[in-house]
Amino acid sequence: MNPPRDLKIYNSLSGKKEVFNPITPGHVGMYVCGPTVYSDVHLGNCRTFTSFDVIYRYLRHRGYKVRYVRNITDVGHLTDDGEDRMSKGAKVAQLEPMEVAQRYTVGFHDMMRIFNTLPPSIEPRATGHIPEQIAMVKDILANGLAYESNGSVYFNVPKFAEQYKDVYGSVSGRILDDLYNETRELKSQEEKNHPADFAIWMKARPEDIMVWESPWSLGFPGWHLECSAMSTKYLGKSFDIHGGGNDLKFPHHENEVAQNHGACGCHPANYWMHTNMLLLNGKKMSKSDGNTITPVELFTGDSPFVTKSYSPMVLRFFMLQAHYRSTLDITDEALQAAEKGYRKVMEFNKLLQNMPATATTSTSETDTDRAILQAIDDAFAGMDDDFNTAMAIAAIYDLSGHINKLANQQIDASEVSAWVLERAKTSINDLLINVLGLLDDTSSAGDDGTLSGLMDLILQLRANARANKDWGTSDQIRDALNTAGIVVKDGKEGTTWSKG
RNA sequence: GGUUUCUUGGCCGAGCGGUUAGGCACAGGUCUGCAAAACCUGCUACAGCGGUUCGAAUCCGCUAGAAACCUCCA
Repeated sequence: MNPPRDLKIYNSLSGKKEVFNPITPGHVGMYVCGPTVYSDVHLGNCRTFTSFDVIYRYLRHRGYKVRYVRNITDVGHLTDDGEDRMSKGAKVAQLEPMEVAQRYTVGFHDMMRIFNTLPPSIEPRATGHIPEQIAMVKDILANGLAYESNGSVYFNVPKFAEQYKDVYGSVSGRILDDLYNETRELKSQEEKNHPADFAIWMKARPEDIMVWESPWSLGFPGWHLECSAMSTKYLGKSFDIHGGGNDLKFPHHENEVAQNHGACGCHPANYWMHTNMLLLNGKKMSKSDGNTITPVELFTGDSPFVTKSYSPMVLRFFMLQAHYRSTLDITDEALQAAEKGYRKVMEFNKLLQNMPATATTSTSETDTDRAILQAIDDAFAGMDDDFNTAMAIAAIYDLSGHINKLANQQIDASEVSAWVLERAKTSINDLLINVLGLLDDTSSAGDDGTLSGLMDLILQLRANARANKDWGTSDQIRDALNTAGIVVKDGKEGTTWSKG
């Protein structure tokens, strides 16, 4: 087995990589901020949730029992004009708010499945946890860290910062003095004592339609409260990992921490993980200025930003070639490179898995054995180092060279010991399929055998033609298959084929 | 305006003080009936200018670009 090695995680709280130690040995509680279901899933969401999917999968690979909670936000986010985001969508489409939420929740789940992400252990909805949120507002009020103003309740940031030194700002690195000096004109400040204060309960206006009864007013919970309430409910007051996109650091996560402290006096999560943005043309995607591309547009190729279509697994591979904490720029050229790399890796794995055991049963290691074992170890060392999937993939390429040489008989079978080959098979399959979550969409996977049966026949006919040096027929078959999207590869051991 | 981060070869992208990451593209070669695939070889970069150090892509400072956040955002 792999040598015992610490798992290191970059913690936004310290700004450093730290050795991961869960609160309860063997168990991990992880909360990730989920999507707001008021429109179709954004590609950036897909990157974030793919990143956390790999993190979730790798924690499980390391033997942890993980409770992965990812919420669905279906209420509580304000739009620029102060309207509730869900109700705004509802009015535009002439639908019930919950109908809007339902539609986009289903769409979100479909997309997550397309990207082969595992479902979380619990997926709580904000609207399903209004009592919990009201209870939390009560706790914060009881602790004197919030105040009621005209039916709304605001979190008292300056008082909190005074009471809990060095807490406010610990997630985002923001300094409260800077917030005091905020020059920007903020809206609806009249009810707040201080610009940095934020609503934890909002009194409804007549036009709001998603409203609940509370001790303070008929209204709805504040923007950040749901995550505090739901993480506490399902993972406890203090848990291991809290994740989300980089753009949620401030104010969302900062306020979340403040609320948890304010309610129970304890710190919510030990490790805060933030994924970086997906860029298009070097900039964050934005619907308003047209700098955006949807997952579906990538799958169909129907976008001015790409010259062709890209499969979901190519997208997933593309994302995993970069580290989750780095920005990743989508360009057509980069996607094409990723597509070729992805196919190469998938072909390599297929070759590896189908490789017969070598006859070399000696326990001594050859140079090639050592190189293979080193590559496997490098791959997992990368994963242990803050989930460095780019490093893991690079190590897989290293390994593929040795295996391909073996398959081509460019090195002798005696160079690779049977046990080493066996370990390569299980390790790489585990890494590729279970940890990185890459499915092989280039093969006949899912085919009922019809295609492979046909291909066996066609390639047999072609082999006959070639035996007779009938190159015309041979090439005709090859070209026709190529047109149909099937690549024929003549190797020493016979002919193989693949889609794509 | 404030806060933070980033700038790596034709392109994408690792790197966290001392070993040419890796992929794509390109060029040459091996193999092949010819291709493709695979394999081998070549392309050896770290925005600029200083500083610290025996040694810096990596640490510090300045300059120039860029991005994110400060407002719903993954």
